[in-house]
Amino acid sequence: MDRRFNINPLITEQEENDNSAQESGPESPPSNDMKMPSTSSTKRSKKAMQKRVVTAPIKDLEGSRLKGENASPPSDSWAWRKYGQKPIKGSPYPRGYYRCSSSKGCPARKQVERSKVDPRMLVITYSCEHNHPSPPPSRSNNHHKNHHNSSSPKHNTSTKPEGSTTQPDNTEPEYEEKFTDLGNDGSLISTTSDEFSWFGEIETTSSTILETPFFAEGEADADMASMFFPMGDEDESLFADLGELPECSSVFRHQRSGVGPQVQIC
DNA sequence: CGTATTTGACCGGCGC
DNA sequence: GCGCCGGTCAAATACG
Repeated sequence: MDRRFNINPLITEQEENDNSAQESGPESPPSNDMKMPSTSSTKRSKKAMQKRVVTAPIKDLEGSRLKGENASPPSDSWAWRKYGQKPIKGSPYPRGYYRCSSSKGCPARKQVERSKVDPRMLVITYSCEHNHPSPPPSRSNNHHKNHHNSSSPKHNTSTKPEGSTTQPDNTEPEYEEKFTDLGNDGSLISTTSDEFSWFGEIETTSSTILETPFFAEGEADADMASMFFPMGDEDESLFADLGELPECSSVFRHQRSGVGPQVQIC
């Protein structure tokens, strides 16, 4: 059960390299540790920070801890620890702040919030890159996760890597491989891949997927596109921010229509 | 017992 | 200069 790249297929991955030029991606992390907060954190967060926005269809996995407003982000290969949650002005849903717990000094962070356009959609914003190459099975995360895997109700809520590899942020060959595979088969839905294993969970938990054309069978590509790229106010803003998504943007598309899952990673 | 999650408070940046 | 908003930390609580 490794969850490799858990980015949902229908994900809209975008990279926001605001000032990527100034800092070298992974170096931007200030991460002195995690103390000295506002000072460095705020600065970098607003200024130089590269972000990747990913939208994933999810339903609030009614984890035990979830209060109903919390949406459980699709687990990626990394271990994330929630360190905060805040209601966002334009959104009826709160935004969760996660920090990579796979590695001690990993500056990687991600924000998870529900799309106001589509409450079933989760908008995940990745910031910073991981310091470590791959999610090490160390740290407490794995410790816990390994045991329960997807059995733990409470932990399901958070993104846990059950021993996986691949980082959502980074360019891992595996991504391509995986997606490519899916594309070849054309059975994105049947994805037996680990990275999509969470789909099954969702399916079992909710019918979100079924509702999505994407999972339905992939007949309405255009439709799907609309769903995945609704371009709602929020999305628009997001994209607007991104401006003209450079080449760094990754977009997943349905392959049935011939487009095939496209993953562009920088 | 240890670790993760939750919630409130604090800090800094930005806009008006 | 003031107010608002977003982001992060820290303490407390819950769960495994």
